[in-house]
Amino acid sequence: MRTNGFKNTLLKALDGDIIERLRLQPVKFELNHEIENPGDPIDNLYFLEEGMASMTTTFKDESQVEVGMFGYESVIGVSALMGTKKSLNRVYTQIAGHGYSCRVEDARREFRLGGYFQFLALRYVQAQLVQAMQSAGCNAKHNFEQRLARWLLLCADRANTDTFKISHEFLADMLGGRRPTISTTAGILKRKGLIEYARGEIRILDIPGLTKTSCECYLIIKDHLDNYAEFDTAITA
Amino acid sequence: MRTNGFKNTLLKALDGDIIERLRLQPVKFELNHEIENPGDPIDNLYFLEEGMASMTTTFKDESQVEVGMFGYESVIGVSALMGTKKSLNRVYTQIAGHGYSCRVEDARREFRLGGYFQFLALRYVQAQLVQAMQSAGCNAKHNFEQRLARWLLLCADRANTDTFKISHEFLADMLGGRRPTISTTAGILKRKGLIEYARGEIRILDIPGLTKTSCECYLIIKDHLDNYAEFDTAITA
DNA sequence: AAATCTTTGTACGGTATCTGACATAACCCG
DNA sequence: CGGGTTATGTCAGATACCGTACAAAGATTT
Repeated sequence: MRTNGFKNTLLKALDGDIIERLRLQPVKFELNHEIENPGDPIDNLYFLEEGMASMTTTFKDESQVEVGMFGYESVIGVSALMGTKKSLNRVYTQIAGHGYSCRVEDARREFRLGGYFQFLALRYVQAQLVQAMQSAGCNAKHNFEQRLARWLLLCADRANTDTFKISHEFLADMLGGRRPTISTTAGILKRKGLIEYARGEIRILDIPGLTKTSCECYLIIKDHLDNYAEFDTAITA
Repeated sequence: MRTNGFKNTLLKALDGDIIERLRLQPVKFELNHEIENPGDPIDNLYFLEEGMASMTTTFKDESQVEVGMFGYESVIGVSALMGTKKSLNRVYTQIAGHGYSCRVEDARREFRLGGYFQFLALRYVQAQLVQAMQSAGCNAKHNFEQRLARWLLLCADRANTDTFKISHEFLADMLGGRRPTISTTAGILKRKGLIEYARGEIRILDIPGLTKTSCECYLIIKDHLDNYAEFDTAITA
């Protein structure tokens, strides 16, 4: 296993010459930093190394719901490689962190070469598609306890930590529910000893327990986000 | 506007030499024909010309929910171009029709050329992603009346008809609800004069009315599925 | 230390949807 | 024509979640 020091799933898998051509710039992501906003031109791709960002869709009544989560496995703005010029959804930092930016022209040039970068970028888009589809089904069929457990686990995985700062208010937005509903649901998970929290600081205590409480959607999404860069799940050239 | 006789959005936009290289075969799709099944290798792509197919995700309790809809704009199996070898979800015909099949090797070869076929295929994947994300949000926030209206409109658009055969039982599966709930909700739309139906035969009577009853998600998804092949929304090379 | 803001707990009536059951009517088949 | 199947209508009790409101406690500012 070759290693080049990157934590980002995609960057980690790339050779030095490709990395060089991408002309990456280190970036810090503050809490609540808006990475993309609907209508804005996409000028940069971002490869997260640490932290977590959410993509949300905003409805006419101002309410929003999460439709995608980004962590160390992510490439934010890949849709620019799919022929999209302008951002369609809001993307913003939920857990501060850092990563790398890449000019979209550099990424497009590398993508057009049709090599390993293209291969991985497409695999990642596919993983994002699975995430969105599974979420669509999940949101239609599973209750808040299952979905909250799923969200907390995915978040912990993406951010690679068992403790993070998210208020019930934010969680309600992510899951498309009301704050009091989240408070009661989180209270249930707390009483079961699966998590603990206070004033926005959440700690996951029992991952296997939470996984059992959550629906199958967690493992399906996790599997795709964790393994999209693996050879055995892919067409080996 | 050049025209080559195809009704499929993607095929319609391709030049004769590309069409030739894809070595298309005409295919008929019977009602309830299983086009893909989870775990099956993807051997062919399918370009629908008429009819409608649904992609569903099946949960552990055997229930299923629709996560994608395919009509004359569709390429079924594009994920094979994204590096996926095996089908992840069930895809089956809801409205009988016909189209063209294409061996996956031929499609991959053409895709690797990096020309207009690749461009359109990627644009279509992006449209599918938008559909899945918007559905995820919609399923979390909107009620059955809105979502049923959305589904009926999208279905009518995909299949290019205002009359089609779908039972309440099937609709319940698509939307992730129960059959009696659909019956009451459909009854409301009927009493409002927006649709009429009997024993699985549904007819849409008032598209603007249904659109108003539905949520904004309908037009967002429709817009992307209708226009992914347009130049102005894309990066023009 | 007081005032203010943020976060969480909780309660309560209202609504949407579930669950399961039963009835009816249309259609299909022999 | 009669019996079985499929599609729909409907109902009633249970549950999940909404919508709103208010209180309490920790954090932050003055």
